[in-house]
Amino acid sequence: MGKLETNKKQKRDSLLESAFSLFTSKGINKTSISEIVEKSGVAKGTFYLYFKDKYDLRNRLIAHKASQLFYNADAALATENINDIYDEVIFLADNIIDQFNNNKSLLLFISKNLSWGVFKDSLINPAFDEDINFYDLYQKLITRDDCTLKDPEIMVFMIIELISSTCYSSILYSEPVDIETLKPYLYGSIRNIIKQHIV
Amino acid sequence: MGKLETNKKQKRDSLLESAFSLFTSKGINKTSISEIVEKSGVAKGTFYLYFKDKYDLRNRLIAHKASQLFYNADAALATENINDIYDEVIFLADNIIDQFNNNKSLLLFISKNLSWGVFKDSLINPAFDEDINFYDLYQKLITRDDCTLKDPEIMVFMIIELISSTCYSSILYSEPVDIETLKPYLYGSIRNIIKQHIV
Amino acid sequence: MGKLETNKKQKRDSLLESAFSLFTSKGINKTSISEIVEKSGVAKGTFYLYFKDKYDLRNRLIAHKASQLFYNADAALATENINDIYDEVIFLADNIIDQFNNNKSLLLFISKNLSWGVFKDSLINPAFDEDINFYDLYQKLITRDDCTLKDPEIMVFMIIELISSTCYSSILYSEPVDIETLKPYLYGSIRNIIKQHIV
Amino acid sequence: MGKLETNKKQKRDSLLESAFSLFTSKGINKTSISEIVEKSGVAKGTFYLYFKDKYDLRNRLIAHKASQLFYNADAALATENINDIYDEVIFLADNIIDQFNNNKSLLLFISKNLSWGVFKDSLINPAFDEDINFYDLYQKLITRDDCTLKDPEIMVFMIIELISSTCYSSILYSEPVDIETLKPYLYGSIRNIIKQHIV
DNA sequence: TATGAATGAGGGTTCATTCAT
DNA sequence: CATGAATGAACCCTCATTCAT
Repeated sequence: MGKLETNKKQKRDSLLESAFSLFTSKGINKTSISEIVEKSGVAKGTFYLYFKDKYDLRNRLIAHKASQLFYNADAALATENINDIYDEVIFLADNIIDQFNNNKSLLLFISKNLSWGVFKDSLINPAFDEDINFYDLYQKLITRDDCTLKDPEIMVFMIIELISSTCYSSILYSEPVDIETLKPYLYGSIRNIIKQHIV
Repeated sequence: MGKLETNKKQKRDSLLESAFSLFTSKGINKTSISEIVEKSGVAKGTFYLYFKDKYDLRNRLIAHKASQLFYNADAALATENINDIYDEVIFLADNIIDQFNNNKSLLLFISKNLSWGVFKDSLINPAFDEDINFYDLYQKLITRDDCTLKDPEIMVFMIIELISSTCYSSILYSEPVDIETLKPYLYGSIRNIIKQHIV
Repeated sequence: MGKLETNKKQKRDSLLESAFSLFTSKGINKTSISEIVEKSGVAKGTFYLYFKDKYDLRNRLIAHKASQLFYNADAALATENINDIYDEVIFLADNIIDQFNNNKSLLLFISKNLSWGVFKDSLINPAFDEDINFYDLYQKLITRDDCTLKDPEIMVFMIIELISSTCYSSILYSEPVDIETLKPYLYGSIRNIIKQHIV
Repeated sequence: MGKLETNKKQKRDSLLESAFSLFTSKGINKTSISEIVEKSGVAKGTFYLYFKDKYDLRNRLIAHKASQLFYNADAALATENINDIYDEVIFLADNIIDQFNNNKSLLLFISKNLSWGVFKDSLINPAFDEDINFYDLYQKLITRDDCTLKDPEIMVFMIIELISSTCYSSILYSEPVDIETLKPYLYGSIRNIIKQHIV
């Protein structure tokens, strides 16, 4: 990679990180482009060389962060020797919940912005070259030797929505209970959801 | 109620309905107070006689609309002769989903804004005098003769989050499937969640 | 007229005059709204209470200034005892040329912006309440007792275009000759144009 | 001409043609240098190797296009056997009007920008090496064997201003009438203008 | 109470110009 | 000669809020 291209990537990443920091601390709508570029140390016009507007940046950021989230969970799963679908899903869920717990601004950002449509898009169409195509991971999870899944997409959909919506309240505000208290019930529900889809 | 007070209530309600219409059609952030007052046919200064700012109006609106939602569901339940907790919850869920299905802008508005914290607040502290205190309904639901519930608040929490997050995608975008296809799985999951909490 | 309305008219007129001054001294495109409001001593937002944008202001200004121009010429004609069409038209032309000669920024502004379409519009649809509808003047000029005119609109069109385009160069830059030198030829041409249209 | 110089000329001509196309379709002020270079397929910095700024380009373009206009008309006249000054001028006028009629963006561009001062400059000082010095054509036209002209420059001035201002409205907007309807009157007026200058 | 003209800070965006490559 | 990423001043316009009526 040439010097110029490295420089460009640095600028873009700097804008992304500055924006993420501001979006999570004061919200997207209250964050101005002036603030983003100031925090990044680039000129205002430079912003428009990399992003169409604030919402373009946000969409790319969601996809980017969601991509990282699943990449980390999948990488951790690969180091374990788990083959049972229940244990696999719970492992991934637990890993992702831990990531959220350790990075509350990430949770704040993802929960408020990630819809199922955006999720599918971001996993299949990487936001940046360095992001990974997650279609394979998804296929591997639902195409199984040990059992046959009925409507696997509905299953994944329900699990993801349940996790992201309950974690938001539980991790960020301990409402109605903190995440450790919630986990047994949450994982119980997840196991029940999976059970519904095994033929 | 005197003529003057009726007039005041009309103005306030007009502002609420205009705002709801604009919020759901173009989003809160893109809706200006100018537009709200213009649609309401009142002067700009009048807005500030009733609400502190746009977000004050929004919060009252969420509580108001959520209150109506549960009021309708509870009223419908009262006409039925159901005593089993599973059937009661499913009946309420189904009624609320139908209300969402018939009023997509309500769904759009509630889902994007209703968190567990706001939910509890809005049911217990009515936004307006005419709204009903739902604490009693809630107590009636979880304090039962026929069974004992363990951690009932967690149960209600999980059910509400699961419904509101899955309905958003399914009803508004038919993603990953339309609501009728989703219902059997959703209601199955709700029954399993309840089962976890019955001692 | 109430105090408030007087105040509003003052603000609008102030903006018009400030804009006219700036438009004629440095051109419309190089004049910013910031400059106009600064010169007027009103706030930036106030501009948008009276005009849609800079070009809306310009169009109203053209119509307004053209209206004044013809109003003056017609008023002067009324004090004379002229009935011959040749003498009438030459009198009006001469009066208008004198106005241009005494107010070069008016000439600069009108010539660069007044097309036949705008002319007709501005005379028939006044820009402001106080402007006069000139349709009657126009009718009076072309509907005559003493002669019948063939295609009178073409005649007026050619005379106006000839005057406005030649005056621009002659009065402002004395190119190819100054206006006094040009006048005999110009009026000769105007008389010839009229002659063509008399049946 | 070396290969390098040919390449340079191609770049410059490409910029000129792109600019002309953009100027006539969306106006000079709304056309940015970015758009010109993008349409030309050259880099932004390259623009400044050929022109000082947008207005430098425009001025050269006016002179260039006006030069072509008169060159074409004169070339056509040379193929005819006309010696009478009336017929010569009308022939040139008619040819130029036809060029305008067939190339409305040319008319739009020339009319809005061509003043008598620019006209004289552009005919006498060619914008580009390949443009022709029209001083000779002008001299040939006004220095005649068959008659003596009084103030020939005023004559040419009035004719050119009359044609360019009336054609603008008539050809582009058919206001007040289309060009074919206007022609008899226009040519009649031109003949009368000439007649005034013949001693 | 109710009005709506006025405010002016601050938003997003554009763009001519530069200069290291 | 040619490039195009970077700049940052300056643009237009919006809008929540105030206050004299």
